[in-house]
Amino acid sequence: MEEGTSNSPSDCCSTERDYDIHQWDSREECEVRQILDRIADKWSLLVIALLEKRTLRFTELRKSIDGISQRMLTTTLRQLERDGLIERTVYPVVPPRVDYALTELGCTLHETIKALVVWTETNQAKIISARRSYDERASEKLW
Amino acid sequence: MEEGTSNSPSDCCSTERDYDIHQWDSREECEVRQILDRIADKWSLLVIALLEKRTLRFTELRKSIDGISQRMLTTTLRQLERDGLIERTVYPVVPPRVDYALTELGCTLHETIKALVVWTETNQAKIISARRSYDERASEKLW
DNA sequence: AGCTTTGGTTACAATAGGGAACCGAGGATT
DNA sequence: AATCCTCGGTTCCCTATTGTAACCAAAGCT
Repeated sequence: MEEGTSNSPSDCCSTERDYDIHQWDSREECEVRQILDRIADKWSLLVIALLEKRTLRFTELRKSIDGISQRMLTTTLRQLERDGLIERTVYPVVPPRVDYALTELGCTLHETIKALVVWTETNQAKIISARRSYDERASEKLW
Repeated sequence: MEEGTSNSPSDCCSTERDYDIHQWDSREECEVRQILDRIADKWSLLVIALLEKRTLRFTELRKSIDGISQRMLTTTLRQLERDGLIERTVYPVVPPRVDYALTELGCTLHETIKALVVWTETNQAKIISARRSYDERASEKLW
């Protein structure tokens, strides 16, 4: 028996468009969840953001995303290709040359990713100070 | 010696705002990368999206996000709290009651997250068909 | 007295990710 | 002509993150 689950809604947000929340219920059935999982991967985000500028080769991507391993870059690129977000072009030359470019679908996704990155850049100071004060409060309580 | 890295830029995208890409170079130094990593976590996204509707209790969140473990929900909520995106309110009653709500900062983030979710819902059919054709092509080549 | 409920924590198993070495094909170097 | 180099991977192995399950406290209900 639930004693009052209908609490005061957070009043700083306006619920403009009512996109389905209960859709995320089932892990296997919900395709939106699956696709979000892929997009919400840190490497995918970076790759898409980089490819918006121009077509890049494998090694160019690897240099631009410091910290990514060759294996993870390969995996990420394959997944993005499978999802139709990027296009892989192989030139049968030696040494091999492989170009990666955003597809049209990938470009539309990039628009929203860009918003995310811009948000992060805009609000990073707030987040950093929030972390600092949280850590301070935590260490006070510990005492 | 690079033989022509200045390729034809992907012409389906317009480079409106020139947000820095080389910032992502160094893993430790770049705070934007760190913050993006947190946001681009699948559980965080879902929690923020759910909390936009209204304040929720721990168990309500757990029920809404099918597949999340109690441990991961706790971890995710703590991280979001530390980043100043959600607010945790404990009522000293028995059984315990803990409410989670988006902060104002969290609400601004939600705007862009919503765009991402809407994009996913809009384009899921395209992605699913892209995956299907990719898998078909892959199995052909395997033969 | 014992079971239930909420919101966790802890210990342990599974899985995903990172590091480094290797590979293949041909062109350049010695 | 044997070796080295480049690019774009793949493979193996080990660590780090995630998931699973069990446990906990504290009061209420039966």
